Amino acid sequence: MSSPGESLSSEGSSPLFPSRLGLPESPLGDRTGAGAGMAWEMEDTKPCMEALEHRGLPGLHLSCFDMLFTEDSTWLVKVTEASSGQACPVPLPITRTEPREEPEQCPVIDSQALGLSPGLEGQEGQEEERSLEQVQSMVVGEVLKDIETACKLLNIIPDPIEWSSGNVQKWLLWTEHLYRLPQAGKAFQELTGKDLCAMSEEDFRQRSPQCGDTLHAHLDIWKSAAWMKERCSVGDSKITGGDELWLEADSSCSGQPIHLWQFLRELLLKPHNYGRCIRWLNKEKGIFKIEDSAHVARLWGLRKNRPAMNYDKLSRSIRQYYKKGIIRKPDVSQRLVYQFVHPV
DNA sequence: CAATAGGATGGAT
DNA sequence: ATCCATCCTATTG
Repeated sequence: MSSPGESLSSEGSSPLFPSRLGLPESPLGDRTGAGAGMAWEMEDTKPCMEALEHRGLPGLHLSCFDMLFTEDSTWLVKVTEASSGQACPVPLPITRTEPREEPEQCPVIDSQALGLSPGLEGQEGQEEERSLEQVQSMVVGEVLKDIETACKLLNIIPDPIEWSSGNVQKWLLWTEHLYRLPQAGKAFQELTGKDLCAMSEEDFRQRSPQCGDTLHAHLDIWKSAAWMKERCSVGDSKITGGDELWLEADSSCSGQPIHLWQFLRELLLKPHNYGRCIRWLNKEKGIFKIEDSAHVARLWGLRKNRPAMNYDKLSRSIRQYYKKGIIRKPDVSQRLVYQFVHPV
């Protein structure tokens, strides 16, 4: 009942996402610098890494740091080819983008990593070829998986060409947020996905000299993924590796606004992507811990288009679940630890 | 100081 | 009416 001008501070001023989305809360240093303390998110990638090392791929080097330190997005794997000119025949429009200032901050799929259905030229059956394929499909799988994750989070569809201008903005904010790019959303206002897809790298750079090339490269990845998806579904129904993930990817388009508890479940289902900020302590009992409250709140804000979201507000919403019997505090109450009343 | 608990209010659906 | 988002006060470790 008090005055309507209560909260000039937090919201009233910014109609769109404010310019502080990926800013101060989580210091970049703790991610780029520290080489330890990534225990749980290793789970998914570790086997792959081991496999690679066992085979001792001569020409391929997978930079696991690029993979593991990119926060929510583990899909930006840098694959460098050091060996002979045995280029693999991949017709993808993936462009190479050199990281400018912070090599480890700007992970991009480098080289022909996204190749699917390699020509298999020469049935040499070389071990090397085989490993190359494995790596490629692994990378493709990661890319698809994480695009799917982003789509669910942002509630957009994977194919950029179908995006509305609102979708484009979401994608831009998301990408900027993930890679700590300078804000460039304004430069692409009113553009639809179709417009965006029609733009050259040069066009991108013109609109955003700072990060246009990076954004263009990322869009290329999305375009390629959509192209692959279509190609796979149109052609024979051969399903490989990561493609299965696409087939079950359409569950999010149900229209109903997502509930907070559902959202938390989604994050918990993807420890590979979000294990750093939220994880199970006891999956059977539904006990989970929010490891990075600010980060989880930011993700929730992204999902709901509430740029001013923070943990204070998010936790208030969680507390509303106490009465409803959806979430509660575990028997031994711990900081940032909650429990689903009805574990799956 | 950050987390926790819960009341009040207003907005969206 | 439900589900938050926001704001706030008080308490706690």
